[in-house]
Amino acid sequence: MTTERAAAGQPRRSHARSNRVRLLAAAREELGRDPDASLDEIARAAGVVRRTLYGHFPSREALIDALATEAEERLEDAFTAARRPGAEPPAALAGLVLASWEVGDHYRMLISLARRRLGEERLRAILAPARAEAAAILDRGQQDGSFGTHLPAPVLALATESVVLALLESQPSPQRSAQWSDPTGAAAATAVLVTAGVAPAAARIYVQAALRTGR
Amino acid sequence: MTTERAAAGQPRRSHARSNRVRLLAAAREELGRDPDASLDEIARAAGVVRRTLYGHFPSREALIDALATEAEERLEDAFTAARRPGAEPPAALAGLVLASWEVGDHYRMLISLARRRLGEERLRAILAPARAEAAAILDRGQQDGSFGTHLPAPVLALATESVVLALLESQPSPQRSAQWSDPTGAAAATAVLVTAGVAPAAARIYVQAALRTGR
DNA sequence: GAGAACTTGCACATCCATGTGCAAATATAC
DNA sequence: GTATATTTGCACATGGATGTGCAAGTTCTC
Repeated sequence: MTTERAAAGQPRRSHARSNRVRLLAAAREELGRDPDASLDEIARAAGVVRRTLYGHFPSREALIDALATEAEERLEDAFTAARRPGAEPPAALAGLVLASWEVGDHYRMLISLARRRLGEERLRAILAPARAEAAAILDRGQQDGSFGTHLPAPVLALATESVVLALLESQPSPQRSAQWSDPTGAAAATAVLVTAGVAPAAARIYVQAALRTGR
Repeated sequence: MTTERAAAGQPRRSHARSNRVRLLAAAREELGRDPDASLDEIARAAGVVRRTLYGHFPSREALIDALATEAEERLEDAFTAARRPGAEPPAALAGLVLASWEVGDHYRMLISLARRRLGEERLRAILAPARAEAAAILDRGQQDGSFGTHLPAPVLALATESVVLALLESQPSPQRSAQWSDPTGAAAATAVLVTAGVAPAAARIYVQAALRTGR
């Protein structure tokens, strides 16, 4: 505590570094369970005293911000890895969903946090590029006839995003027992294509192809 | 305050009755803006002092509960009015969405409240009949071939519900300026049918028909 | 193994929301 | 018009969460 170097991104001692990671993980976990979880609960879940948390993150807001930054980076990584410039719109959209699935699952609690006062725009900013990219693909697909025009492209992007989020939230977790599960995101991707107006049978084929290309 | 009759459902003086209504309306409004809005903010928004709110609702929980009860009744009313036992599944589903649209718009803030500790199951209980009814229709439609089988019926119900909710939230409100609007819910109903696997063109026709039947 | 980084365990101050009590003022129903 | 339901404006108690200070451990790093 005397030398508050820990507040920066990189603590020097290894144990401190791992504590920082565990705090962030615990924050994801606890805030996912309850968006109003106290810092005490989070610290405790990380196997650390509350006072220690303040050594790493000066405030609750700073903690959440660090979480958001983490999610931002992962999402960006996943996207650039999945980007296929020349692909047909349905294939591109399927790839996008598949790529987002894992990281989205990891950080889904941020969505409920986003409804809060603090960080609303911040979180919106994180999702914005994703939605923009989806909207662009959807727009392209509406023009070449592969998607339906029952909704304007930006609204359609909203709808598909919500489907992904809803299916994410229905996934089994430590708290919620499993009714069904979709580890690869294939079902989610199919559902998104269908929502965009692709016939279910065709959608399934696109997703299968994207799955093969992906890994 | 001496005679706490106001805590019951029906205050005796007319002014008190209208205050109760205004408190509930303000609660909808303020909690929609911020799920953590304090009772003070709500009372103030209703043009009343905090102490008065306690005359009508003994606790924050009681207030939210009253709100939930209100929503429950309206939703139930809308549903029974829209129920068409013999209808084809797509027509039935379209009717369901159309019927839910208005009341859903009115009480959409309850959704974010539902993510909270208090009232989670309560709100889930309110939505449950709606989702169950949708799931039944979806199941029926999957069996007669009018819907896709890309997702199991209960999961599909989840997906369609999320689409409705997302489109609801994208509607213009006092806080959010309009990008598009769907006053009748026709676009939402169409989107739901498409999500269920109906081709966009066919979906539009079903919704038009349902709209005509509805009113 | 010595010094620094980090953790711990208190204690403490602060802020904010909730819920209650009471006396005085107001408005309504009859 | 008068009894009374209701509102108001305090004041106060409580509880919980946040954030800080400090002294004494631990443990990593070099």
